[in-house]
Amino acid sequence: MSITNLIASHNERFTPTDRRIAEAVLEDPMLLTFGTASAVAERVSTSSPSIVRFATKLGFEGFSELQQSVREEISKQFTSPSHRARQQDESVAPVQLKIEDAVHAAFDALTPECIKAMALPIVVAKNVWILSGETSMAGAIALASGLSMIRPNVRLVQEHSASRDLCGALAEDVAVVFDFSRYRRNSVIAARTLADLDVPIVAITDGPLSPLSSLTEYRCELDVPAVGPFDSSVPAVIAAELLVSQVVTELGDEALNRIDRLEVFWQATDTFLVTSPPTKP
Amino acid sequence: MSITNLIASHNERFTPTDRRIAEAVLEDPMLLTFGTASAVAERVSTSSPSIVRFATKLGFEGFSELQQSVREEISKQFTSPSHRARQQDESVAPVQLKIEDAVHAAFDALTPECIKAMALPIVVAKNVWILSGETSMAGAIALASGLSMIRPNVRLVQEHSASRDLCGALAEDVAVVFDFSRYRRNSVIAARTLADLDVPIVAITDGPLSPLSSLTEYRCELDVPAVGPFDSSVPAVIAAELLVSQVVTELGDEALNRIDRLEVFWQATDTFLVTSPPTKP
DNA sequence: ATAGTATTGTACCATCCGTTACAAGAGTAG
DNA sequence: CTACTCTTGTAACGGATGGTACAATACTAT
Repeated sequence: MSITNLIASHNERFTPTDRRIAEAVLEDPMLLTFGTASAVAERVSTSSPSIVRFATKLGFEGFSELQQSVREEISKQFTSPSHRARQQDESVAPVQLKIEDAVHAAFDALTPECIKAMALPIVVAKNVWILSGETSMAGAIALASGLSMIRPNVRLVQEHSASRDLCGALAEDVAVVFDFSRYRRNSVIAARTLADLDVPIVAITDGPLSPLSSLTEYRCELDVPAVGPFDSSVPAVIAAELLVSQVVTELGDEALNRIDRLEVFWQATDTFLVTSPPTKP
Repeated sequence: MSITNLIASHNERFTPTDRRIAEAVLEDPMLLTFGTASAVAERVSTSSPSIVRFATKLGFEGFSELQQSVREEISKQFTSPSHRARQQDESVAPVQLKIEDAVHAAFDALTPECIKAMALPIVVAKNVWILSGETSMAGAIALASGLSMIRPNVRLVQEHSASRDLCGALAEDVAVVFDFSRYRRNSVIAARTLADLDVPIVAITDGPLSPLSSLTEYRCELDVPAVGPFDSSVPAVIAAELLVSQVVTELGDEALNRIDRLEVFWQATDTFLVTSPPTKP
């Protein structure tokens, strides 16, 4: 059993110090492999006995035995051919390259100006309506989730209730539409209808040929790579997150206050499990 | 200069014992890396001072310094580039770099073995229940969307109806849980309850310290970068998409048939706007 | 408020390590 | 054979390490 799994299986019996030790050890495995117990202790600002106790809690006789276990683990990885294979084997990763390329391309397309332009109508809108096709649903969710934390009146429009929801949309609002390549009829028609009603449209889509592109100048054009038989929604998610980030910047205190109030609710309703202490020094 | 080269360049000034030491050290590098001077001495049937002299002859101050040199050599090979980048780049890196780093790190973590291991219970499961926290919702959506196209009985569990949905979960099913850093109480407790009911758990989370990690060995550990005030869901989405891709591979024709039937429905209901020519060869 | 528990740090000890000083031995030239 | 050098092992030392006992502290529940 690897040291990582071992830590995972014991992490519920950890004291706060144990947790700090675990974090440090996982972050820098060499510390445990080569260092002394005192060195680990100093790294996490605690005493060596705590390190020893940590080791015993993991089922070892003491620190030495834990260290030996880690060393054996490393030894095996080092003598086995799989490590060397992983080291220099860039061939079995076409998907990785495609996605990383797409991510890079997305940032090329999402220039600060582009993001600012798209953020503008969202900042001033009374209501934000978010529409999405299938492959870009993850992006829509990311946007809806992020935006609704920093401003009111953000609605993710579900397909089955689109008309009911959207019939209230006005020119002071904004509609953010995600859709790619095989454009979903519903999304596009809804967007077109909204545009006809003078509702500003922000389009996250895939090129000038998209039916969404003709509806608005607030848009970005992304390439979507294929992962297996389906299209990746990673670029859409990135666009959504950058957009949220920009809107936060422009809303300023208004957004921050809302986050604060949200935090109060989270605390009051005990939404989160453990508020682990921030690891920043 | 590597230790091998160092030995080669000094091999003319070696005494017979030095030569034996050199042979042993080259044959089993771990001996020098982890062992003590006495251990090396015993291995070559000599005394520890000879080991020290060997080290000094190589230009080091003593055995300790030689060993440290070897350890540093190993450390460099072992620390992944993304990890190293993170190590020395704790400043306010631009969002692009942070996300690109995170994407790279995600692929480091999501090894083929890891993906295969996580896909396995999903392939054989009767029902797939997908749970998620807030920041990882986009990943959950991506998974739910992708999986439901290639196999039946995939349900995204909404928070307000979690208990109602999950009370039907059985040991033949699988629960895929997304959650990160500030773990949502609901998700974690639901996952724990399912685990107690012997429902296999697949966890997409952020490290061995996650409360989800102790529930299952089918899991991956991702780093989530911050974008503005919130955490990015890009790594979670990548994990979801790779997972879908792997399940497609393992289901084989079963998945492809379902995609075909889905396509028939799409055609019949005129779901898409322009039937652009399919890009599949 | 208080008793009890859990957690963490301090002080100390036995051990082992690397190093060094020194002596014993091997080989060699005269 | 002798004197010299080179090589190697033994013995001892200073230092640092991991481990343990114990006390102080924080926290919890009654």
